[in-house]
Amino acid sequence: MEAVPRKTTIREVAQAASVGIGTISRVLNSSSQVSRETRARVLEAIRRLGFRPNAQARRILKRRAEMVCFLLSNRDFLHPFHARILQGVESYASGLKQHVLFAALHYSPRTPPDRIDLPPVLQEHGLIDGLILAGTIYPNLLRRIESINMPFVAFSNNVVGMGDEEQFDQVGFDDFNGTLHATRHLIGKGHRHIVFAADVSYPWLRRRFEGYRQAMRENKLKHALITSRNPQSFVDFGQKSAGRILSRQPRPTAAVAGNDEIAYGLWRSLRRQGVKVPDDISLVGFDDREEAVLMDPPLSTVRVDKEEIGETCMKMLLERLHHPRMTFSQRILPTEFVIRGTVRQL
Amino acid sequence: MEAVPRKTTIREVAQAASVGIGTISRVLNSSSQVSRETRARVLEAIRRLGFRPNAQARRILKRRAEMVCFLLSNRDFLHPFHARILQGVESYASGLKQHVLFAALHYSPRTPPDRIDLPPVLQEHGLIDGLILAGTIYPNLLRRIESINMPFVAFSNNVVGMGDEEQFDQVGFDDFNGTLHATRHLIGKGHRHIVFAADVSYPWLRRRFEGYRQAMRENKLKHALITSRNPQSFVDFGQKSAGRILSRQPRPTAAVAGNDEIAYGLWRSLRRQGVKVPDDISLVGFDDREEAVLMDPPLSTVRVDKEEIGETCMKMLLERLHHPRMTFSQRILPTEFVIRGTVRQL
DNA sequence: ACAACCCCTGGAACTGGTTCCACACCCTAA
DNA sequence: TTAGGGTGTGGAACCAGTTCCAGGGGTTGT
Repeated sequence: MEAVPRKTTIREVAQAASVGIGTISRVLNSSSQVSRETRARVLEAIRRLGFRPNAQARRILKRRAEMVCFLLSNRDFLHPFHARILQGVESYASGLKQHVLFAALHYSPRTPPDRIDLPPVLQEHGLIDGLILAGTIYPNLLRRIESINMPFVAFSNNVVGMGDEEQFDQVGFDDFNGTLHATRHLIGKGHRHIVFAADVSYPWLRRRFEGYRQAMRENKLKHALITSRNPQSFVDFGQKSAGRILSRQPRPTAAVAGNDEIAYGLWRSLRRQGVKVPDDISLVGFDDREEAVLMDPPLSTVRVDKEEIGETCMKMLLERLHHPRMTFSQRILPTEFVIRGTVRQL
Repeated sequence: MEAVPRKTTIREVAQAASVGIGTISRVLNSSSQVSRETRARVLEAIRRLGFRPNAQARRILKRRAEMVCFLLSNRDFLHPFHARILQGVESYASGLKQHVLFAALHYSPRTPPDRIDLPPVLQEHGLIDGLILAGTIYPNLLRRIESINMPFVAFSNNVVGMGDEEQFDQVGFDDFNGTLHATRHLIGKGHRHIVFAADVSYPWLRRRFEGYRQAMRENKLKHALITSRNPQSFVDFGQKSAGRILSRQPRPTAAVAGNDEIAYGLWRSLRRQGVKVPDDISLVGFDDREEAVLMDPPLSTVRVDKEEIGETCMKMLLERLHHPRMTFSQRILPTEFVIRGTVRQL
């Protein structure tokens, strides 16, 4: 590897400005104790030499990397949903001169904590100050992260198999109230036979189901859960659910899908069978993905502000870094029901 | 800010293992010259003390950050397309123990280079070794990057307004041959009246148009370019183009869309007007976005391997870092036409 | 006139690794 | 027996910043 050309150092700048090295450092950190003329002379020398301070050297003394890692686990692709969270993290971070590292991790839920092979960033130390966990999070991963004493905040909606006694910083959004409001909206439009389609073995879909059930119960309506066997994907799950919905007696007038992908699969399969949305059956989704507006008619769904999730994660992580002993906190961000074109007044 | 607890250092490990600090360093860097017993003693001490070397300290000596930045410019959101490129970069990088920083930048094409406000990562020095540029790239940005002597590789498909004399490392995919093959496929299926829909003021769409035109010319067919006024988005562009296509005499039997979003807009608008794809009109797209398979019927399109682009960018950047004086290189990755359901045999 | 104080400033010491030189030690060959 | 070579090891010097302490010089108070 060729030698990297040496860059200007603080000592050269000190020489050029005829001051001591301490003074340069004081100017750089804008600590007050520098006279106006000296500061001007130093700044001029910095400009003339094109000096840019070496970040590593500062970090080693400050014991702060000013960098956090966004760790996406068990996703074979950076979905728009998580991509937006990442952008929320980055935009908030860069405003505070913090940097964001992106890393991916694949592990099995059953791999014991000490066997989980962490990405290179987490093997060294001093590289990052903290971690934002996104993607599917199983207890073993948390154990592993805790074992290296790395402060972290988790995006909690995709946390799986965690007991209530688990304590860590987390940010999530309100699954329960999301479907609660969506379902109330349907009921308000005169719907009585409403089904819910999702695989409720996922904790977050289970919470959405509970929100739906709550709305049904408070209106003394019967709830019905639609599932399907061996789906290839959420879209496929939706497609396979369509038949099951149509075969119910009496035929439901509306369906609440566990997420937008299921809603999409449902919509597509219904349309193929000549069932019109929303004329024959109303449909609502959850997540407000990019594709929701592209559907025809555009999907009424529960909006989640993904940038805000990212921003909140970053904010919480910084608080944790400033106050390591602070008690753990949990933030649930509100959701919003977005009315588009897939719900009909009965 | 609370003090960060001091971590174990190499000197403490040396003490614990009763060896010199140099030996610890040699063990860490697995440079051969250490006897088996000493190495074992050192490793044991490392394990016992839970020692993890400080990354910053090494970097300062090595003059290598082992970190690159993926800079996304002028995108208000990390699109799946670029998200995949990022993942390609990350997966290749992490295999080589390199880290990837994510940063976003917004600038106007007309902002003079010295006025472009670079993200924090690029203001310090020593933080990253190089840069991967994605998003829309105007000459002024390149000028700015060059002014801070930061090695970079650009994802070149979205480069705008660059003269041929511009020299820099770039990775892109083959717009021209992509549509050339797609159009040939249509012609092979018996189509003669084929239109191309896109705003060719974008250089990459212009190249795709040229590919289409080449295929038409070599078959002595007349080409036709469809554009639309003041589109809100590519999807909208497609929607607005549908009418213009249908009003042509004779009516085209196939359309090549500049990208999948235009294809989607076209498809949606055609379907609303009762024109069936592919029965009444065949359609091909470009990019193979996630949504392409979700369309009904799934869209035949030109596939671009986004992960491979990311991987190649990273590979090329590392070469540049190893050989700073190497002449600039340009890689054009091949595309592949994916046959799905939107092309009909005439 | 001298002490007390504040404002600036210089530079040694430090951070936690890597590098390199000196040297101890052992083995082999002359 | 001694020179020569290779292997293994210790630790000083170094990297490029920050921190902190010691002082210089001016101003004010007595």
